[in-house]
Amino acid sequence: MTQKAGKAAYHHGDLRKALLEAAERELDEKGIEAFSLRGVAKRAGVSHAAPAHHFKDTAALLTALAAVAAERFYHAMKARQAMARPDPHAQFIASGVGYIDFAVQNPGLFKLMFGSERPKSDDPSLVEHATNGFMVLVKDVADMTRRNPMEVDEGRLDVMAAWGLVHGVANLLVAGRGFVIDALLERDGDAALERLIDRATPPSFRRPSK
Amino acid sequence: MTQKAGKAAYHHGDLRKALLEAAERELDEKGIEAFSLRGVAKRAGVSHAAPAHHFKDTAALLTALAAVAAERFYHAMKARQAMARPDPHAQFIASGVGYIDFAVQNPGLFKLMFGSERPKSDDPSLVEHATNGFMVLVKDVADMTRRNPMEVDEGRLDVMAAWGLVHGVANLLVAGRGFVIDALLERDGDAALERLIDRATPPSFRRPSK
DNA sequence: TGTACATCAGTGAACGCGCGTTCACTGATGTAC
DNA sequence: TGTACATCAGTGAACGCGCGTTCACTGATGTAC
Repeated sequence: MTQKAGKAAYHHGDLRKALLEAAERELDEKGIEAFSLRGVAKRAGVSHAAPAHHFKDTAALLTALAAVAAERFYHAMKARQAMARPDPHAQFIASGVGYIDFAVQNPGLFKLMFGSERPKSDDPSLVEHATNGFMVLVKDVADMTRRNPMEVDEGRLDVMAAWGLVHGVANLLVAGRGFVIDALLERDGDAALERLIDRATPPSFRRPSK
Repeated sequence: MTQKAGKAAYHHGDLRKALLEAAERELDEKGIEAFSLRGVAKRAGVSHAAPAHHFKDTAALLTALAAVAAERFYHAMKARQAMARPDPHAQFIASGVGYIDFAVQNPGLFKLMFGSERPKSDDPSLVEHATNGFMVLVKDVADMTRRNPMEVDEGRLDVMAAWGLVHGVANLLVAGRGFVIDALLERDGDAALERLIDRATPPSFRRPSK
């Protein structure tokens, strides 16, 4: 565990963590379609057989990375909300901006979470963090509409509308289809995303049912 | 060109078309990540070297398929609109349902168009059909807001909101994240999507600026 | 209609490549005494 | 503190595989006369 600083150690110190970081870079730069375990090992500066000591196989590495991504994704949304006004609509906008911004800042992780079937989607850690993220949006809708949206048809439509909006914008930006608002983002940054979500908010989120 | 029916012909007849159809099946069943040209040839019932006579390489095949997909995608939206009431909001809902339904019915093609970097995105045919599809949404927003949305910031936000909504819902359904409304879709079919888009329509689409 | 011949659209073998994974190994580290 | 030894975490060679692509070939088709 104690690694001599400045000396190339035979043992790495924390190769597991280094492999996850290397895998993230690999995803961002080569994309899921061209992702390879040997490429990850190369980025981490170890032989291509080294990862086997930390991950059973490639799917296990990608699953662990997806779980880390889901956790960071959740915290990115919560961090935005912590800095925003506490009223329900501002909280919704904050988590939405966090959702989209996370995707733009971490395109590889975002595509891994939502666009790939390689991570094992039933991994307990992945499920836990993904559920946390989903519940942020559900709570946003619940607070805006003052009911549990998952209990009624209209509420479910509201959740899907909220999720679809932020997920769609995130996907379009990540996929290089953001030309419609690229200039606005360039000029105004996150404020443009806030205006976008504000403008796109449907009436049912503003006029809560009794 | 004239192929004897019932007899295994040495020449295929229209292998190019058959390869595109086989590639679509390959995409739907194996996904982009596992797509292979040899798999396509096998599905089409020809040797793995045969495609080279019709497509320069794998990217060329995928590009041609993406162009076909974009054209069908456009026509799916237009067909929905032709059956809907002519008022702007009904037209928007119709094209949105067409967008989402196309994705659900053709997940492989949808992912190819929006989630892959393998098709050459500057292919003239692909660009043409993709632009046609985009313009449907722009026209929807233009008709609802009674202005050219691409000329003002707010209009661009409106276009992104409209596109993001339908694109996000489509993506979530295709990615197997549709659990929020799966039961509704099962019960009501496309009508559930109509209600979703109707409910998610922001005020700016209903109260056109002067 | 018949024949010679060019062209087209397939076949199947072969190539080199990068991949994931396995394996025997070895250097580094941690621990018992 | 020193030593023996077990365990851990790397290395590098090797495996078999499926891939895209190339190549010489050949059967089928179309055309000129």
